[in-house]
Amino acid sequence: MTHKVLNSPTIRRMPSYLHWLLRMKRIGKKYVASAELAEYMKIRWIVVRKDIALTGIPGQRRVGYEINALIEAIREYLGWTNQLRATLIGAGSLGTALLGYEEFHQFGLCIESVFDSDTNKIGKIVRDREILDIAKISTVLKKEKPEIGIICTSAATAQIAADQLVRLGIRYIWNFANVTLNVPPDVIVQREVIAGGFAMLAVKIKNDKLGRKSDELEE
Amino acid sequence: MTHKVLNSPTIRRMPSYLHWLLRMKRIGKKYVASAELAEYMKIRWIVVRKDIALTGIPGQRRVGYEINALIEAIREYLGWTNQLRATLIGAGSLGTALLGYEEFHQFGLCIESVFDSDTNKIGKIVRDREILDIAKISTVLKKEKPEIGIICTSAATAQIAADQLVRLGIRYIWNFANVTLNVPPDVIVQREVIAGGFAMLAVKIKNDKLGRKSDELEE
DNA sequence: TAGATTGTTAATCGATTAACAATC
DNA sequence: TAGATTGTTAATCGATTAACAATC
Repeated sequence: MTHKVLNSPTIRRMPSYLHWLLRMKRIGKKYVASAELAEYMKIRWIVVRKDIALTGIPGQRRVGYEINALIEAIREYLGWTNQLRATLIGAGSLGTALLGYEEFHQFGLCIESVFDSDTNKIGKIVRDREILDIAKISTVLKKEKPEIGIICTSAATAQIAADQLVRLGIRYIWNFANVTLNVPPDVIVQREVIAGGFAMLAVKIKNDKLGRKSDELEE
Repeated sequence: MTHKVLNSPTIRRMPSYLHWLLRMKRIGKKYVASAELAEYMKIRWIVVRKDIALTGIPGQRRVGYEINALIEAIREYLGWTNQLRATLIGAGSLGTALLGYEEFHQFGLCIESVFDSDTNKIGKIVRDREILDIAKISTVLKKEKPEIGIICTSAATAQIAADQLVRLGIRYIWNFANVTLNVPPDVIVQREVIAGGFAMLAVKIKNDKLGRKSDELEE
């Protein structure tokens, strides 16, 4: 057990850089300076430069980094050069939100199919995709098995969904359900914990309030 | 600019510990060992112990940690002892998903009101709450101003929403929109970047594929 | 007692920050 | 040239890991 937890902040920042770069490319810009990315991200420019250095592409002194080259380098770094195909389990509000996330397409993620167990939902269309019956998942996906399974079910049914995905031979799971999944050791799970973000905010708030209190004392 | 980015993994793990502890408490358990939490979280037990040590509560050798005490200590650590009141801007699928997140209540987050600008949505009920007209936000919130504003609008309108919140005097923002918000320096923003999680997964996949390739070579 | 579990201290690792060099 | 920007190296900081002590 006890997987090594890789939590590199650099990796998490990359999509935000990419977002800005794609925007700049769209308006016809050719070069970007690290200070500009830093300003956008509200982080120090040295952080940006260190991150970019990891992608291996050089900049031009006094000019900055070539946007096209940087976009490609980041895509390479993240393994986003080839399209990654995914299936979504759970067409609730969170699943629907993910389907509507347009940038995924540019990021190399293609959500090809959507499954749910709710008979009220099966057959309906969300974001231009028909919700399919989870009971039929193995027949539907047999021909063209996606690499990634995205779990947006309730916590109660997430493990069942994971078992189904694993049985189909899907080895990469992006888990938004609020549970730790039990999977074979060769299956890779990326878990999103929404409450983790709230914990971060709460601690910032706590520190802010303490800081203000001590400010008052100093006055 | 250039806020110090606090990204303590410990803070992000705390809600997951809490989740397990609350579950154990519900089934009547009194003590928990660090190895048990580690097993649940799929991390090393030493990490759990170090995290718990930060909360300041001692365990009992050979027994573990008292669940009630640990729950309180974690709540204290995260500043979740008092209820934090919030308003939600944007009743799309992501906003709806957040409203349905039941654990928030236990975590001290109370989403009191929901606003949207879409006339098709205003007046409708989502998750037992009426969607209010964003144009009326200042009158509605005047009496009882929440501390936190949660932004779940499109990227295009998130800045407008943030400006409105700031004008109302709300200084803590939880931003799910895919933009960097410009706010006065005394306003604290916690931004969630969904694509960041996908970047993590993609890098894990990339490494996994490389590893398998090298396995093949070794054979 | 032996074994299970927490507690403590030191070592390691990785990310951030600082300082200064290089050069277009 | 002077200034803007990247490049490089070292220092610092914080999180993880390891090793062993303490004790119920």
